Amino acid sequence: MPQLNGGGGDDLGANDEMISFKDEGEQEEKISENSSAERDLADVKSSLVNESETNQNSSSDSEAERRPPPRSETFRDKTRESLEEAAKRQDGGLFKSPPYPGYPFIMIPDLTSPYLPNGSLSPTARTSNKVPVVQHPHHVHPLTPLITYSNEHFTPGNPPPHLQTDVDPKTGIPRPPHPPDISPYYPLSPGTVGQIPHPLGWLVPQQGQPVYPITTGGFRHPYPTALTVNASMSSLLSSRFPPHMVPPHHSLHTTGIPHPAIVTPNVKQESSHSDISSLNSSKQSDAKKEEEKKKQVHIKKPLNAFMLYMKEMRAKVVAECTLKESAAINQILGRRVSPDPRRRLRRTVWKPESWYMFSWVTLVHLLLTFQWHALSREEQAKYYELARKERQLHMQLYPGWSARDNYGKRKKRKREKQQAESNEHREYFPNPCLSLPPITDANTPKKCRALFGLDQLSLWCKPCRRKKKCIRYIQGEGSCASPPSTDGSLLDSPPSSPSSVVPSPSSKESKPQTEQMQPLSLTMKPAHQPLHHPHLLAGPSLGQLENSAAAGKTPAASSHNGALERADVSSSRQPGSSVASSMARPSAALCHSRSLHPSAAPQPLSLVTKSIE
DNA sequence: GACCCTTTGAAGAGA
DNA sequence: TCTCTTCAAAGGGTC
Repeated sequence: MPQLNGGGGDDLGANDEMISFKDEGEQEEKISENSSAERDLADVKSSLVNESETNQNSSSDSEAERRPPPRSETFRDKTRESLEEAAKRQDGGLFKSPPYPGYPFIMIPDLTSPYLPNGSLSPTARTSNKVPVVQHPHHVHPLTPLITYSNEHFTPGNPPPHLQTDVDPKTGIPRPPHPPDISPYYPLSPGTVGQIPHPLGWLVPQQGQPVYPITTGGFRHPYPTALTVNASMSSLLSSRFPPHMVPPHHSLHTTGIPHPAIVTPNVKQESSHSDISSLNSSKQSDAKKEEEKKKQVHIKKPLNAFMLYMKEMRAKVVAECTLKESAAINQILGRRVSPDPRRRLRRTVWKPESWYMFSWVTLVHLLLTFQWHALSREEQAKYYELARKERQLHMQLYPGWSARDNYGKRKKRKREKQQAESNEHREYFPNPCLSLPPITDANTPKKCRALFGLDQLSLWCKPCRRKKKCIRYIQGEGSCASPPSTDGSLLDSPPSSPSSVVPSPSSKESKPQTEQMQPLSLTMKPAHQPLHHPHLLAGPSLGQLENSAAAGKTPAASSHNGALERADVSSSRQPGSSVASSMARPSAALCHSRSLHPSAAPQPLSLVTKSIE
């Protein structure tokens, strides 16, 4: 494992205390060894669903009665302990701090750094670039002293008014507040602004208002339900289905009532404003349009628990930082800390675009605060219950509807199939160069055009599609081509884990690439103003990467590629910065030399997406 | 403008 | 029964 010299005091920041943010793969390695814990988690989750199914109309009190004795630990606790154990095995005791759920290795920055917005640097403090921040979860909240750290994206010292600090009594970890009766983040159409009904208004028949108004938009219509929900539930439902459209819960209509899930290709979630404007048009034309729309009606799938959670929390995450990319936000919200290996193997493939830049404080805070898997049992149960009700209502409204009806309405992702095929090939023709696609025939390299033909253009590597030099052909010539980024090509598969270079004592066998460390990682953002603080980064096994590179273990270390040059533009030739690059993109560091630009120093204070391409 | 990314969960299809 | 695939939301990014 990482050649972390915890007390060496070398120029790589050996004094730095690292937190081992285990990636899924290694977590799963641990998990596989502790299958009982995994099963326990799975049982907990399934029991949540079961509870939701069985307790559909029960009050919270009765739920509490039927619920098994309170578990001594929440998901967060289990996650943390799981990661902690994995880290112990992995680092052989080098790591003194238990890991946090999330991501491979986070270097604790020197909070006194002058490069930090709130840093007040003392000269002596510089000798130790990082301070141990993460403590045992049972102790003081590790972020407590750091929470005042702020940057342009994250201002924990000034929690937004919507997010009150709610400290988990068990872990001392701030928890997001329970959904308010009215979430300020639920999208309100312009026409509905200022018309926010009482959150429980839908439970009470509203006089003078059509119970099932039919708007021209064809959705945002009443969502009949006989189910009882609490205030949080009602707020969630209201988010999806405006309260004034949610009928009294004793009024169950099952026929002919449009559902919010109904979407026509041309109109989406129209507001009441559009309703008003539609009144200006003639009735006849409206009738014709509606008929046309009915023909194009698209009944969407009901949202599952996680989708409901995401829908609610996304806005809060956005409020916490300036990150707006849904992909990144979704990672924060949903990345598994203790994933089911089978699920992750087939679906979690980290793209190079996933290397978002986070300040580590921001990342840790967001993970601890918003991660789905860090929710307590009760909190998750709430969303499972809501999702169950959604499905129930959906079934009542559209008895004949099948999820299959929507198949094919989105373009099928051929890339996944290509990826799978590529992986199969890789087993037979492993490519030594990072995660390059398989050399289908190493002895007779062919360009994509010759290999796949014009009719299979989608299988071509990206350079070929752009009429540039074929990377596969380059491979055939024996060089290690630069990865052309995504599109089912080179970097789609997670890069090699550092453990593949320096085998971990606990790693008994090579793991598939998808199980290797390639998480959401802390890296740096190129900035005009140099920020020579190498320890604001997080990433995998920096010392390991550095050592392997120094030992000449890096394959194809001399090959350059523009993508990596751009990706590493945040690096400098300073050891720390090059480390940063390695940490940020371990696989790249393993296979490619760094193009270092002294003028392009990292700026770790923003969340951006790196486009490798 | 279509599609991708990214997440979990539900559901359908096929082996 | 198990595995795989697709689709739900979301908005910036890519082509």
